[in-house]
Amino acid sequence: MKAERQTTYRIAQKQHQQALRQGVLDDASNLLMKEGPAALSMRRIAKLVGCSTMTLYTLFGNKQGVVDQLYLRGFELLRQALESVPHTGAPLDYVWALCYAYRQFAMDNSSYYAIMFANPVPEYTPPEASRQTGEKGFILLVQAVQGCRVVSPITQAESWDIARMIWATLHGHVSLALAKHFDEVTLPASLLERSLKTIFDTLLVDEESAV
Amino acid sequence: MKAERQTTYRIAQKQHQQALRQGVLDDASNLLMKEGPAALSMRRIAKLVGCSTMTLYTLFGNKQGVVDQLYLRGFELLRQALESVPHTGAPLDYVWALCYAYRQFAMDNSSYYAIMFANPVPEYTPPEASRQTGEKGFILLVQAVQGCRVVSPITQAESWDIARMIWATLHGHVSLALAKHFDEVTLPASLLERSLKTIFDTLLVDEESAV
DNA sequence: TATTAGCAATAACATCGTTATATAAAAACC
DNA sequence: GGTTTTTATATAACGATGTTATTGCTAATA
Repeated sequence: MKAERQTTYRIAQKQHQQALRQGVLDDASNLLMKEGPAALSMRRIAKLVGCSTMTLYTLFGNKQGVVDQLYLRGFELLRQALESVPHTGAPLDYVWALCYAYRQFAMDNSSYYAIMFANPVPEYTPPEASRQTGEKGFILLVQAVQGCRVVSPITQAESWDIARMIWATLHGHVSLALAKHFDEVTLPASLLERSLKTIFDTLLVDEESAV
Repeated sequence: MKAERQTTYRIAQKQHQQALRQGVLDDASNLLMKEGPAALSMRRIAKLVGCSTMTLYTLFGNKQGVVDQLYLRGFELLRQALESVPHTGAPLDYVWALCYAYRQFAMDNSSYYAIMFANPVPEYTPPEASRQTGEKGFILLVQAVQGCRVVSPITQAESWDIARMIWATLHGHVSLALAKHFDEVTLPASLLERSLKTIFDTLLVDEESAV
């Protein structure tokens, strides 16, 4: 092993590699969106990119590394979707809008959602670090929850718990709908709304006991 | 093609085949429980059974056929778990007990649960018929829901909807816990209880508006 | 008894993730 | 500038996967 000095060339090379990685991930993302998680094979990706499979291994280590990037990208897309929700109007309406955005993201990007929460790629199980990174996007929901009650404010831990309950409700409905365990397409939406409403009415109404 | 008469031999042969199928499925079930869905390969199953892979194809058609039987068996096990819940005491306590049994089943049989609701075997997607057969087990929950309100009874459709909401809540928490998106083991239990309680208090209390 | 139908074992095919080998290219060094 | 060393990529191979074609054997039927 050499000392591998930080020459300008090495830096440029690193940047070039980063660009390569992004390009590869763009192609892999297209493959994922168009043909689903089962189509994600190293050979398919390499053929799509126009390189050898060996390149993928030097860039990402193994298939785990490739899918892990897609996993993180999925959570990043979700975070962006939630972040683009305008929080005008009442705080509770903002929570509603976040929930709708979550459901919309899951429906529009079901393959990404599968990688994030189902386990469609046998070779991949998300590492602890990636899971924690992905969950960072939920701070938006936690903050939105916390903003709902100003008269009887919620503790940090409690708002996390409420956000988790909302998340579980969202995921439950969305996941069962994607697995086609809910017959129609429009039906789970109304069910989801009713389920969320029970949570909101019980836990997010301000000045309930306190005045 | 011959007319294939229903001789006693043929009948015995069919029964023998059924016994064989059950034995194969028992072995496959053990493999699933011990090593997870990724270990479910035709060669592994055949080696475990002590037969050739070709036998599996004559018995089940293809891997889809094998996993489909495990899928149905999973729902059957869940149904049995729910059916073994004693419904003594208040109707609402029975609903609570069903929910606990559901959660317990999912935790104890996570590999089965994955096959039923995640998509861990790329070669298998549940057919419509199997999905409908599996969902039959939820009649227990629907009936339990319907039994909760006698003063202000619920319509059949409404009790189905409420059961679906409970189911989605259960699945949301259980699924996120299995995917390790909920940090601790005991935490999601209390969260699940709170989520369920909001639903029960809102939708399952009798004589709420009517007296 | 002779024939025929069906089942199962073996081997093969295509594909998968991964790796060893070899070749080309570029950086490092003198 | 020439030489060496390191790096990167392509090719081919290995083991394992689902599936199928081929072959041989067993048993019911005529």
